Amino acid sequence: MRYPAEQKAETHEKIIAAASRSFREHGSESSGIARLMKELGLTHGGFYRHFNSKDELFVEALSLSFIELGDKLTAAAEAAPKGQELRAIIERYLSFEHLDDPGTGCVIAALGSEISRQSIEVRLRINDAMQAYRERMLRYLPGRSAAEKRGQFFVLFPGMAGVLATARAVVDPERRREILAAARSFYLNAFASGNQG
Amino acid sequence: MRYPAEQKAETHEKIIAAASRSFREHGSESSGIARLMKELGLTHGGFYRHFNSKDELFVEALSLSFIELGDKLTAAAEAAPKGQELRAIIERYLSFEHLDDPGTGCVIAALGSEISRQSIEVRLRINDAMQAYRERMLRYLPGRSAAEKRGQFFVLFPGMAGVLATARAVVDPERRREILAAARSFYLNAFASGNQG
DNA sequence: TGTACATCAGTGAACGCGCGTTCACTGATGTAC
DNA sequence: TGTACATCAGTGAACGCGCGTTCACTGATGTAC
Repeated sequence: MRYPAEQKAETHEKIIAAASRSFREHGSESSGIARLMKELGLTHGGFYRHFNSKDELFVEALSLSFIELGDKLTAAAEAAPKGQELRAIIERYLSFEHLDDPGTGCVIAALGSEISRQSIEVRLRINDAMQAYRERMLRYLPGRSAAEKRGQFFVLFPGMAGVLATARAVVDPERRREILAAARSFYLNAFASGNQG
Repeated sequence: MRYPAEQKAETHEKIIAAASRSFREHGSESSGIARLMKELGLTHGGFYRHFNSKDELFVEALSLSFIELGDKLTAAAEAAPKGQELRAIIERYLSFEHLDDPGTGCVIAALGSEISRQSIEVRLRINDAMQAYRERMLRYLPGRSAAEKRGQFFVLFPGMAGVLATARAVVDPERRREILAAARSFYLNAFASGNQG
């Protein structure tokens, strides 16, 4: 049947949002199309009215994830006292909430190794989203030139992602805390030490 | 038929070695048992004479991977001039060879996010292998106490793994190089700066 | 030393399952007149 | 305003495929006598 005018766009966004969360939480290989559609009260057949393939959904879902993480970290930075922006970003990223909730957190921490196994076409599009995310973060990083700030980014953000991925692989809660605490203290000191209010 | 006496142990080790490489290169979900066995010239049915389940192979394969990485990094450290051990480890880890060959490299960089989605039982056993690997590396890390060295480990090694995973997600070769170079210079300076021969 | 038998690593067909994708169909709404 | 028709988001059965796992079978070697 024919559906109300704006419904298609809404469904499209809902699929992306559900996939964005599910891919990060369970991995893209464990997030089947039928399961995703069922979550939204739909059947799997309709999926292809919205996307040409699962790969396309993967790209769009990850792009959304990068935008949302950028939004969150930007919000944390803007809510911080002046000069404390990067400190706020690091504390937000290396928080227990982020550790315990991969579904709403950083894509690299949650899916880093899966991305590298995608086709070049898929990776190129994800690289665009990564780049946009990176450019939003650059203004909060120390450094005199854009290249210098980018160098800082390439240490801080992949580093924090690796910390989160490692801590999530660990079962013992005390060790998880130890890992997070060690990283928080190191990165704050290395990147935001001039700014301890 | 009955096979020569030591053959079973040999086959067992061959399966683990093939899985260890394939899991890191293609992910465990894309490394089917039939495919692994076929690589060794065997059929899939025999797999269960060696392992109770694919999970068990996963644990054994990752355990081997950690041992082999520990061997490599230890070898690099021991081949370095005195006082340059950690520098050699960092340079070996953040090398282009490691970047371009996930199949023989670090498990966390190649499978980090997949580990966190395993059952607690599987993760506990992998945690043992991670711990053994960590303990081998501790002696090369700065710090006055074991706890301090562990803190250093939890920054340096997950950090380098995140760098590798990120660089592998990137297509543009120049950007990949830039990421690796930024990380190499940072980590050498932060962890091995007292030791520049 | 020779013979009968047990062992068991490896074979290959079969199982049920979930996957991504296709496709003929439905039917309420939008559009044309 | 009323009627006839086109549209197309969503349905649900079906496709071929690879997955992990099971199991009856094979047959050269090891073991017992």
